Amino acid sequence: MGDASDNRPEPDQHSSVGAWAKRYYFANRAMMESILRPYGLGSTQWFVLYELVNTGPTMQRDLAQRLHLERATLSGVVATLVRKALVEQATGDDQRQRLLTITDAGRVLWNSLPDPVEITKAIALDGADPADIEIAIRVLKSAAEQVEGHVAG
Amino acid sequence: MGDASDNRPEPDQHSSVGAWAKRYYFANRAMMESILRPYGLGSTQWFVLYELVNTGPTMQRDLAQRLHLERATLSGVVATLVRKALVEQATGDDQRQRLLTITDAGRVLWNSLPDPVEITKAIALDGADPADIEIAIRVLKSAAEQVEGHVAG
DNA sequence: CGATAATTGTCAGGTACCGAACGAATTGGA
DNA sequence: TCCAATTCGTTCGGTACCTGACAATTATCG
Repeated sequence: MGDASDNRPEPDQHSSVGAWAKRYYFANRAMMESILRPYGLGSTQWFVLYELVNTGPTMQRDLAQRLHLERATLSGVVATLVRKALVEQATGDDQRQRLLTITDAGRVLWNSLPDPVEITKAIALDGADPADIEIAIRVLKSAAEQVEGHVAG
Repeated sequence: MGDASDNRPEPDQHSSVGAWAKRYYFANRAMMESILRPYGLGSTQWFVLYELVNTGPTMQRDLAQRLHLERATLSGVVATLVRKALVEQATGDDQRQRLLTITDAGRVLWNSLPDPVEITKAIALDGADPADIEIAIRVLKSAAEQVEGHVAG
């Protein structure tokens, strides 16, 4: 098994908010993907279906904004979903834009799916003080926004 | 430009610790990479050099553990660094293992590099209450470990 | 109206991560 | 001693993210 005696003093970045945010993000994603693997879905693919189910047909550019993805990134995810026949990508009045709609097959699959976000969250935050969670969210939100502002600014 | 009136109630996952951890992680990485791009380095490549500079020659398997990367992932990163002649990958007594050492060229490059972690951290945590940061780290650490524990079972 | 600017999606190329499977080397046990 | 189990690195296939460049379309303004 694992050696539990990992108390060597690690360098600075290994004990920072950034390092733990990264580690939590990957742990989270790994668990979500292990839950979704039997259904042949990736985590971001799941988020796209979630939006289409709960918001209805959506313009691709709006979806990118909602999910905080670049156009190029979403383009690939959507292509995968279309190839699997779970999502339909239609052209509307404005011939540049694409309207995304979940297909019947997509809805059937969706209804058979567990909610990987809820499952993972329940495990992750089990025993955590709600007030601490609030503080953690505040710190992360402010940190993310300050860094994002610097790149765009 | 952007409409600043984005206060529509977003679904649960968009206001969770997980969502903000993800967003902070990517903002962080984007900034680190924009700092390192002029030097032709990626963020994980930088972490490898950091370890080799501050810890000295290291077995590849130990480095993987320290950086929390899978063997397969590190293998690719190391191959890139070797191709750039920044790192040397040598075989030792145990012919299965590889000893990694930074090259002279690697050290020269390293000495010309800014520290992207410090720069980004300074921006991210500017104005944050140190006590809140401690709490955020505690929450993230516990969340990451609980999720990791569940995958490993 | 027509040239120019902005928007939208896609592609190409790059980074970073994973799991599964493989081969070579080493270790351990019968 | 010798074979099975383990370790270590790599390769392969897949996901998710980015930037930069491009074509097509639509909007804007002289």
